[in-house]
Amino acid sequence: MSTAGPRPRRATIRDVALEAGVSRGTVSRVLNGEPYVSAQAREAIEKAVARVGYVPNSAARNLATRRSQAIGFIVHEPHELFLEDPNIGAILLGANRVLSGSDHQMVSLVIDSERDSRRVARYLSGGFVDGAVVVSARQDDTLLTTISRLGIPATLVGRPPATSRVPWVGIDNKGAARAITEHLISTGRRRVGMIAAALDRDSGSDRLAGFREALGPAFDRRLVVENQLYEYTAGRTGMIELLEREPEVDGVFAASDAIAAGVLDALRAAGRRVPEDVGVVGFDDSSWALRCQPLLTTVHQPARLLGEAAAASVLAQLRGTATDDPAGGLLETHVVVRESA
Amino acid sequence: MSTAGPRPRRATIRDVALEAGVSRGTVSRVLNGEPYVSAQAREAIEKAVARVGYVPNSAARNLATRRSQAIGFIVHEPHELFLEDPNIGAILLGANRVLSGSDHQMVSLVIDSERDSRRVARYLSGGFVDGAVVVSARQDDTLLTTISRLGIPATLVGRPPATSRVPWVGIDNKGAARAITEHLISTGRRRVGMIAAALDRDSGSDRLAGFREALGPAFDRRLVVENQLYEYTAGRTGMIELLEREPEVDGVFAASDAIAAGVLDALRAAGRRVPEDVGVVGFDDSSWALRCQPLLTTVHQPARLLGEAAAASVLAQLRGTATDDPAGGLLETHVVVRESA
DNA sequence: GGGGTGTCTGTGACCGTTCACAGAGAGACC
DNA sequence: GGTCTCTCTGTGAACGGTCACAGACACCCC
Repeated sequence: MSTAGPRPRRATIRDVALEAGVSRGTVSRVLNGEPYVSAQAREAIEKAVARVGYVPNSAARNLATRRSQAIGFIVHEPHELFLEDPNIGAILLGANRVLSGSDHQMVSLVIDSERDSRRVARYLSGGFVDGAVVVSARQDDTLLTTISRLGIPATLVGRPPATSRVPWVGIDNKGAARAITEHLISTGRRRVGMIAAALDRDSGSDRLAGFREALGPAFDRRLVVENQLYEYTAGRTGMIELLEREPEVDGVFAASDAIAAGVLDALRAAGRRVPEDVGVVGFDDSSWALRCQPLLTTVHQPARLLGEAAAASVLAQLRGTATDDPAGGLLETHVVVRESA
Repeated sequence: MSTAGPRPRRATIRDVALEAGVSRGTVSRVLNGEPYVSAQAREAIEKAVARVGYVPNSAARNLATRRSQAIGFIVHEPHELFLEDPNIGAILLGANRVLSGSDHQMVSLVIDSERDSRRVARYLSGGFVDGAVVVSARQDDTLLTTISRLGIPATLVGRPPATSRVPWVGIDNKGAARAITEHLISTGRRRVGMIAAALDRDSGSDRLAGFREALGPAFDRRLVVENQLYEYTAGRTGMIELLEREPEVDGVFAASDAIAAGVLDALRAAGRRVPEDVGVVGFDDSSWALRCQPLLTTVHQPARLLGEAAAASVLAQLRGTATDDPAGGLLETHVVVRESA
């Protein structure tokens, strides 16, 4: 039985005041870095804080200020993908970095079912978070309407539906997809296909649009295999399907690196050499790209920066210093040429 | 400027009491499921809660009860690995499941530097968490002494140093390593090596010990390549090193699936066929195992269950219902035979 | 000297819960 | 009918901060 005895009572702001010979109010002012405190009082309080080992009680502060000092990090993906997709992880780390730097706690909320969706909505309306970063919202997401109804400061990662006025950060998926496809074509490929995914989201549909634009009249709908998710197995089965539809295919644009990894394995199993027989390009430049054999040519997406930008945007909204430009955060991408095309 | 106007005041316990025609105390009792409330009052209150849309204010509750309703999930690994290692992710999901089921918020704390270590220690002593799940603590971790000094209920994932009295859950790494090595030998391998890792942790050193035990007198220290971390690149470079030391090697035990994936790629690059020329086995049965070509023979480790068991153990300590058996949670593993050996 | 302005400090009320205590009523038992 | 127990309810005082307000003091200017 290690029921940890009666924990020692922690020092409060009153103890500090007593120790420093001032009032609670003055201590509070020092703690919050407010002006109008004499240097003498400030010094005495700082010493007292150290002496009594004072640590602020966040519950009390949150109660008094009616804030939670927490920001929700909402991911609308299956739990499994949350782990498998290094992109989401990188966005999370970036956001966490900015938030912990400004004394906010990040709370991750994964939506994987209708039930989760309600749970998160309740969480948001319960005032447990002061704001939210939303990753990979669907085009028709009810979450977005919930958020704007509650008036919770939020920033999306990825472009929201045109009707929405929620701020967002993102990349130019269409332009980047066009660029990488053009690179693929420039290596002399004639029959180019695509393993697409997540067409219900801006990233998925924009990447397909960019692919289509790059090919122009040569575009052939038959050579596009569609999938639900950006995942390895989708790449594997998708490539098998594509080879069946068009055995002559000599170039493939995979909508993500994870998909590309699956494509490479399927091609190897089918006895095709990469890049000699078939050129393959991906999207993300995540850790998958360097795990592949051959190393993957792909689009570099600054996932960590996206997370940082999104978090910074939420904080700016909280402080009321947000600019009015919702797309202020369109970050740069570039093609990274390695071995696979 | 979307500074979100004055948010509507949320309903409090007083509003519910007024609406139901009872006192605050009675409402509080119903909310906390206490006995000694008449069926009539209970019903009236439940209806009132729904009518006014009441959601409890956790800050106020935490202040009054002097609890935080939060459990720390402490990972002592580099940020990068936190993402790359599907095992940690699975443990996290398991823990999160149990915790959110009992109304606790999970707070992830990643320790990646000395500075982080201090930050986490401050966080723990600040009363921000009621308990902690600690993953992959090092044998000499100062965190463990901090925790036992503060008397915070905690449970480790993985066996702690013998001197520690902290409860833990884990698997029999040594026995499992011996079993998978024996399987490898049973496929007729003569020169068997190991790519080891994380020898400063129980999991790493126990897996090496099990390997050694299985080989008996045939054990050859030269055929063990040591690494810092359980990661893909360690497998790749480690295998290259092993082939240099012993070109005749025909069996490899990789200390994790991620390492095994690196081993497979290095072998492919060296022109060796798996399993014909070399048999390869891993450890974890994580998502890596199914991504490999050929599919990996490995030890199934119930990572998700470990997370659940650890979280449950912390909750039991909080409720004071913990059993006194610190190793009550030794979970089962088994060998999964696929294609690589 | 009177009035204004700017700096600094203390006090009481409040944030929304829980908890201990007191007390009301009902029934059981002698 | 008195006492005892059991069930149920209301009340006031915390919990540990923040915030608005009032007031003290110093200084400057007319």
